[in-house]
Amino acid sequence: MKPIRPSIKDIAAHLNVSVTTVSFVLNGKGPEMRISEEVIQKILGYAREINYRPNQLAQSLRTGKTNVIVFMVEDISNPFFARLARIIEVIAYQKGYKVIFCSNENDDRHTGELLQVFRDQQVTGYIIIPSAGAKKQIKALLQEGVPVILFDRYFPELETNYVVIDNENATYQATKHLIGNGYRKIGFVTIAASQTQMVDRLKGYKKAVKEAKLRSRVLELPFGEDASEGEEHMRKFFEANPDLDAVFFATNYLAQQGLLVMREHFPGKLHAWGIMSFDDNEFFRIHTPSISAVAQPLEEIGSKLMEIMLDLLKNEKKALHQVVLTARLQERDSSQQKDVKSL
Amino acid sequence: MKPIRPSIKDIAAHLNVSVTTVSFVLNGKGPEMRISEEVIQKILGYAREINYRPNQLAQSLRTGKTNVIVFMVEDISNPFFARLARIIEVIAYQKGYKVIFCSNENDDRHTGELLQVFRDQQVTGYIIIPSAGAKKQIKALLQEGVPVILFDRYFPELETNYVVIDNENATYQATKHLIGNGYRKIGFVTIAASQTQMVDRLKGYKKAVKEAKLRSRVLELPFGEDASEGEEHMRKFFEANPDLDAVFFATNYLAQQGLLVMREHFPGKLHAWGIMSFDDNEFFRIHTPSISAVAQPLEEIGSKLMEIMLDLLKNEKKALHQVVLTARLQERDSSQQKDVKSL
DNA sequence: CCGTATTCCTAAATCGTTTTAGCAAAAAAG
DNA sequence: CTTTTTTGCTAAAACGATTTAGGAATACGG
Repeated sequence: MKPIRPSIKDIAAHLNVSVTTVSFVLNGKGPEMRISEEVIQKILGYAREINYRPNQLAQSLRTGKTNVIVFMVEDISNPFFARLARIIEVIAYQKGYKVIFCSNENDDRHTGELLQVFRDQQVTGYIIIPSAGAKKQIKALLQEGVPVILFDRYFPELETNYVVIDNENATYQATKHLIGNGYRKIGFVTIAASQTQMVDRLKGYKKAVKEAKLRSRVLELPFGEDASEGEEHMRKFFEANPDLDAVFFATNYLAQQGLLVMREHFPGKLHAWGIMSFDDNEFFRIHTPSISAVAQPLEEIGSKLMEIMLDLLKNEKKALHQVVLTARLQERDSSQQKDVKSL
Repeated sequence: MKPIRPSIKDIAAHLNVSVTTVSFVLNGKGPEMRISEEVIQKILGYAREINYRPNQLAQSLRTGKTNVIVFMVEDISNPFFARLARIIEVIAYQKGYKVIFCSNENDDRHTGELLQVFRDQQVTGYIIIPSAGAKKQIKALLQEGVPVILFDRYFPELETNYVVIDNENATYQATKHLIGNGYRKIGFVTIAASQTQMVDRLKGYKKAVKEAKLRSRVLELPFGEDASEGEEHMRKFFEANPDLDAVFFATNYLAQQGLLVMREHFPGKLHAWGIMSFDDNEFFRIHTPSISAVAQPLEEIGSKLMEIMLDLLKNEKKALHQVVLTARLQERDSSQQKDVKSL
């Protein structure tokens, strides 16, 4: 019925050589082990002929390496992560690695549980967006000597590899862009989190606002709220600050919620306000007005992550890679000249 | 340095029993194998004490079961698939399965390559959106006796498990909804594909249009076009059909492209036309006007898929599961009364 | 012609499980 | 008191690879 896959043993038997020899040859150690060219060719030829492919389970069991990379994000259905996942996937498969995606829901316990599972799996490498309190778990992982790369955010106190973007500068520039276009009362909607990326974004906003001698107006949503609660908070915030003329959302889902609130409760402001979001999104182009955004360089992040991962996997002695990429400001309708817009 | 994980052998040694006994007990076969209650408790107790967890590689090598489920879609970064992935992920992890996601780009060769890789991995089950010409590969997979579930579309000639939605009826109803609201010149934008879901959607539209004695106006984009080509085609189509008063996009990315085209080239029509999309999207709510859509029951699809998968995995003798779910029409601004809107 | 190198290859252990076949002791049956 | 059955457990093979340690045959040096 099901065609039994040939094993190294079958090759050995068929060619009257030992399993050892076959293994050496197939792993390219033929010359090193002084297997004669003749035998090498014989083995390679036959292996190709019967389309031999090693049983990776057996290999992994023996070597302890599974060639599985875990890609852990907050929520794989978030378009930002999903697109990144796609990029990672392509590179990984090319290089012969498999990727397991998973969502930690930005929850420490969940992160821990997942990591536990993967440790049992003897996963080869980890690319992780850590939840706020996952420092301990990450530390434990590091101590095992497995390749770990954090991204989007990191723990400054931990000596880890990471790939992040220059959040502070990006928000700073984007805020300046709003200011430069005539907006003066710029609100900043973020979530109360101590994670580097959020802290830095807030910093960038505050810096720009302060430099321009404007008042900072920040709404910090409690961490872990659901969408409707967030929307309610935003509604109140907008209501309590009727003089706002622009708003900066610190993440794409905040922008999503915010736009909905504006649409439903403040339809007039949708076109009057300057709007800026962190993380670009295909729909920001389509929206009317189209929404300006700080666009993270997804391709670059993805390929950098994999480049580092491959390096860590290849080299026994592991270098420390800490990469900060710069984001690009995607200007669209919503952040253009205030005067023009309010016409 | 790294704490060696305890194996079944360690347990055996420590308790002065054989590996066999330990294995039996840990697999719940203690009673069946007449291991005394005393020994059973001793083993279970000690296993818990040292937090023993089996090496899954070894287990898989021995049993041939990897507990890995492949979830193959066109493009994991498509929000529809990404959200589904999230749902599948949750259920699978709960049940002790791992999920590998991958994108076949709706390309047969790519599908084949991926399946090849996974076959080598001895993946336990497959949930697949098959590319158009993947019938052969799917057939091969079926013949191996591995659990396979298709979804979103299927091959009628193949005796497979599948979960799909009633595409024809959904489009039919949605088109009728547009007609009921006063639209008479309804365009249908789809891609030229022979895959069941697209064929059925077109059928539903045609049926509704015919019943209402309206003219059918269909734009079939060539398969495999990129976004900008598609947009160009749509622009021409809209231009060539200036009398259109509504448009139905057969997938979410077509709607996305179409909205962009309308926004850039026919801004007036954005509010005048009736607009309907297949596959709902968070942003359709936010868009102005908000976009009506046929919403696929994601939760239901996801849990149905996993329910079937778990059944296939559990029962040796496999039943055939062919499930057709119904989609829900999400009415929004863009499909409301024509008269009201054109005010 | 003996000892040492070199060449080419292999036996066997190992990774951590599962599972088949069976053994020794105790209990039951005769 | 023997035979059979049952109880309670285990030895060892297997899954399919990698890797260590070493062996036989030939070549070489003196």
